[in-house]
Amino acid sequence: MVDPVPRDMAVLTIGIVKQLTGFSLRQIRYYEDLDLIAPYRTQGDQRLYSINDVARLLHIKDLVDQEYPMWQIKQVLKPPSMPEEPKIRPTPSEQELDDGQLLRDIRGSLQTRRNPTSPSMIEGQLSQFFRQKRR
DNA sequence: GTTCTGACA
DNA sequence: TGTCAGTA
Repeated sequence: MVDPVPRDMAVLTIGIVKQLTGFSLRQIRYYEDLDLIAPYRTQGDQRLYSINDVARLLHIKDLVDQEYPMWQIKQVLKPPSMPEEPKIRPTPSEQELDDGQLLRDIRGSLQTRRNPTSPSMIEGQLSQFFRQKRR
């Protein structure tokens, strides 16, 4: 990391996040209810997610895919942003991700999932996002 | 067209 | 969790 990349800058709509994570809109909102994520809200009450949120969702995705019960997932990703030391460690990847890993993670989830929509579109947006941040 | 909330199955 | 409704 060269400069302080504002990965916490909310710029992604729920639609993008949906494609990025593979979660349904229903699930994304549900996890918000569980306080697993706290997207920014625009005047029109529209949710805007940050790269951090996506990383968080991706983390949840891992756990969900591994069929971890919600109560356990909630314990791992308790507060929307405070990295509190979890009592249990379901996955070995609880540490923070650097930009490189994050991007790989996101791309990986896209390639693995093969979204019927257009992954290239999202990747383009992501690339652009990171490009702007680094400049 | 996209997203939001609430609600029902 | 999916989906439908009525909005913004």
